[in-house]
Amino acid sequence: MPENTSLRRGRPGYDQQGILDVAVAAFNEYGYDATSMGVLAERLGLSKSAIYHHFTSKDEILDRALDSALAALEGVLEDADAAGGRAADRLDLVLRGAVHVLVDRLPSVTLLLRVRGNTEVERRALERRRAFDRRVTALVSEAQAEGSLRSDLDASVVARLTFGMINSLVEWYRPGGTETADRLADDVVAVALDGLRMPTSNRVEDLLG
Amino acid sequence: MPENTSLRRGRPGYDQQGILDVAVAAFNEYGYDATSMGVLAERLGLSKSAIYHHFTSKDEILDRALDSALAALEGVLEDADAAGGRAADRLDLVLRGAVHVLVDRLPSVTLLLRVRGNTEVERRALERRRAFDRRVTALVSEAQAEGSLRSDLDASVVARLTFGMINSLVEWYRPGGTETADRLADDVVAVALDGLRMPTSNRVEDLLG
DNA sequence: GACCGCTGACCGACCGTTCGGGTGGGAGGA
DNA sequence: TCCTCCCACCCGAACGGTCGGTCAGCGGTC
Repeated sequence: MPENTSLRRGRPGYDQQGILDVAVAAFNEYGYDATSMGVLAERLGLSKSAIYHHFTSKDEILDRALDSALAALEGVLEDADAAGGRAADRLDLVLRGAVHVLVDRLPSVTLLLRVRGNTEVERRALERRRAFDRRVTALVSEAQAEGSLRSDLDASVVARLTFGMINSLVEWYRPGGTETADRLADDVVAVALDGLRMPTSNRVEDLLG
Repeated sequence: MPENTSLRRGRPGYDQQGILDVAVAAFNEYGYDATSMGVLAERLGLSKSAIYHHFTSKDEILDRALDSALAALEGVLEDADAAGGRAADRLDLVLRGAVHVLVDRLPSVTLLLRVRGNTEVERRALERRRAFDRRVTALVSEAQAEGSLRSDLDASVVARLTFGMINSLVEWYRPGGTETADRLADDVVAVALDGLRMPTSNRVEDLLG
C-alpha cells in the first residue's frame, strides 16, 4: 500500500482514499445496504471487480470510513483532556470540537451516525461510539460537581441530549451555505448552555425575586 | 377490512396491525432494506407469501408505518394551534407533545427518522416531515417576534437544533426505564429553554453587572 | 520485464413477488 | 344440535433479477 504517491508504480488509477470518498457519498445517499457494488463501480467509472483490487470486501470499505470518523471524534476528547482547566471549559472545547469534526468530515460522520450494529464491523464501531459517550457523560458529571452546570438533570441525559443536538447537524448542514463551522458551534453552545428563553424574561426575574 | 373483530369471518390469523408491529420492529433492528420478507415471515411464524395476503408490497408496509408516525406528529401541531395563546406557550406544547408522540409511538417514529428518500413512498414521507419542520420554524419566529425567545439565533437553526435534540431520543430511550415521558419532556424543555449553565453562574451575573 | 490497475465472464445465494391450491373455523340453514 | 358452505388465511414452489464476491488474463507504465 503506497503511502507516498511518488513511489507508485504501474498503471495510474484510483487509490483507496479516492474510492473511499465516492463510496461514502453513495452509502449516505442510498444507505449502506441499499448501495450495491455495481452502482458503486458505475460511479467510479470502473468495473465491480476493480474495487476488489483495492478493498477485500464491502465491509472493509465501511470499516475504513467509520474509523476515520471515530478517530477524529476521539481526537477531540484527547485535545480537550490535554488542555486541562475546569471541566466546564473542557466540555466547551468538546462541544465545539465535535461540531467542527462533524462539519469537516461530514460524510464519514454521517455514515457513523447511521450504523445500527448488524455486522461485526458495525458492532465494533458502535462500541467505540458508546465509549465516546461515556467519556462525555463523565465530563458532564465533573462539570456538575464543580458547580458549573445545573445538577437537577441526570448527567447521561444531558450528554445524550446535547450530542443529539450536535449530531442532528448531519441531517441538514451542507457545506457552502451561509453557516460557517464556527458560527454553528457558537449557536450550539449558546442553546445548550444558556437556552432559548429571552435573557430578560421571567426566569431571571424569578431568580432575583 | 373488518373494523369489528366480531365480524371477522374465516380462519383466524394475523390482521394488518399485528403484521405491522412485527415488521416495524424488524425494520428498526436491521434497517428497512436489510430486512428481507423471508426473515419477516420467520418472525411472524408465517410463509413469505402469506404476508402478501395482507399487504400488496414491502413498500406498502413502510407506507402505513410512516403514516402513523406522521399523523401523530401533525396532530401535535393541530392541538397546539387549537389551544391558542402566546407563541411561546404553543411552542412549549409542541415540544412536550412531540416528546410524548416519540415515546408512545417509538417504533414508527424511529422508522420515520431514518427515511432517506430513495423510493416514492419515502419521498412523500420526507415532504410531510419538511412541512412539519416549516410549521415549527414559523412558530419559533413568532415567539421571537413577541419577545419570548432570544432573537440572536436564526429561527430555522433553533427549530432544527431543538428537534434534533428531541428526535435523538429514539437513539437511546427505551420504555420501561426510569425515565417517564413527562419527566423526559421536562428535561428537554429545561435544556432547550433555560440551558445547562448553573443559574447562579457568571451569565446571570453578567446580566446584572 | 516486473508489477499495478483493471476487465468481463461467472458463481451460488438471496431478493421481492406471484400463483395455484390447501385448510380450518365462523355463520346460517336444517 | 349438527351439517355444510364459504372465505379469510395460509402454504410451497417457482419466477426473473440482483446481490457480494472470484478468477484468469490483458495492458499501461515505470
